[in-house]
Amino acid sequence: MRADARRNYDLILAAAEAEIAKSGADASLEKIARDAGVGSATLHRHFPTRQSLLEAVFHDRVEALCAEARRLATSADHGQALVDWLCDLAVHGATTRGLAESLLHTSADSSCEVMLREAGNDLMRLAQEAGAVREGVDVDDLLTLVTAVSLATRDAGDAARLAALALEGVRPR
Amino acid sequence: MRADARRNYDLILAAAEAEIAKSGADASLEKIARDAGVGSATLHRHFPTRQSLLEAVFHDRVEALCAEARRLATSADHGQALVDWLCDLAVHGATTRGLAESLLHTSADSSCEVMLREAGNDLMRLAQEAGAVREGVDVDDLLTLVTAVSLATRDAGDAARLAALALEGVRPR
DNA sequence: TTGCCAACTGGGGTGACCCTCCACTTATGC
DNA sequence: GCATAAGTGGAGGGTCACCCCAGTTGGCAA
Repeated sequence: MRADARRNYDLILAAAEAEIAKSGADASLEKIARDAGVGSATLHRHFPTRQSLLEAVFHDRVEALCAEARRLATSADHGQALVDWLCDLAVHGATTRGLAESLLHTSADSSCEVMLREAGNDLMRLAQEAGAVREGVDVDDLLTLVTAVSLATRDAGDAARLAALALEGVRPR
Repeated sequence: MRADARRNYDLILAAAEAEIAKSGADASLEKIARDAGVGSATLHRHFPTRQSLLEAVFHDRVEALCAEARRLATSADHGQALVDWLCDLAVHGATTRGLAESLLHTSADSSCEVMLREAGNDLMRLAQEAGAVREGVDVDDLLTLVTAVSLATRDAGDAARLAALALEGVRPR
């Protein structure tokens, strides 16, 4: 990648971060390009789809969430770790504008999706081995549920409360 | 209302129903006007906001859901009635394109929102009297949760399964 | 039946958006 | 330095929501 291309890529990403934080996942791509000081064609070459831009913007945050999952995996109560991580995910999704929408409209080959599913899977396996998860519940169900809660709330407190309520059914009777 | 205005109103509503069923809540208002055979200004006069058009389109369906709530209120197990109705709501929201989005972005004075909250409240009160609802759970939480599940699923089976899972926490320990 | 007028209409304008093409510029390897 | 491939952005086409306003028409009163 040429140095000027790299510079523009970074400028676009920074502008996108600011604009998406302000206006959410359907922020204007033209405004992002304008703020970055590049033409809209340049934005579209670096990020052919809106989704690809969203992925790039949220990549760091998703990585941090995965790191948190690895940290929680070392805790004693694996059932609690799974629920805690999912609640954390709900809160981040609700308060980080655009993140939840981005995760909802994601496709199976998206890197964010893959990273989160793997992190979730690891915690899930541990929790299942500890007998802390009901039969018939899989990790996709839980991620969908948590994404759903994120979508429907804007407030961290609401997200945490609703996620905890929704995840009550995870534990066996 | 003049006869021609009434006729146009009905034409727009019919076109909107078809188009929203095909393209969801963010269907093109211009296409709806075109299909209805009226100018876009006429559509905007009858329905000043997208939300007002969505409300009109989904009014009948919401009314049917409220009727279902009244029917369920006469059943023996009030706790089960509440959960059944909420699952039903989740399935309708997931399978009726645009309904869930419409309910999410609703304001407090929307007629659909008011109708559903009242219906939910009635079932909730009965369930609470029967001791079938955990402390600290209110009807808004449940409606938000169910709307969230609707948003995140497209398939009736998925919606029902996730709603049932999410509502597991409603019952007292 | 006729004529009036308020209610109603829709074409067209404005500004915003997404996305693509293509003539131009520039960084980089030789 | 220079050739050239990589990179650029302005302009333009198509779509959209929304609004203005000159023209039309339904319904009522005389």
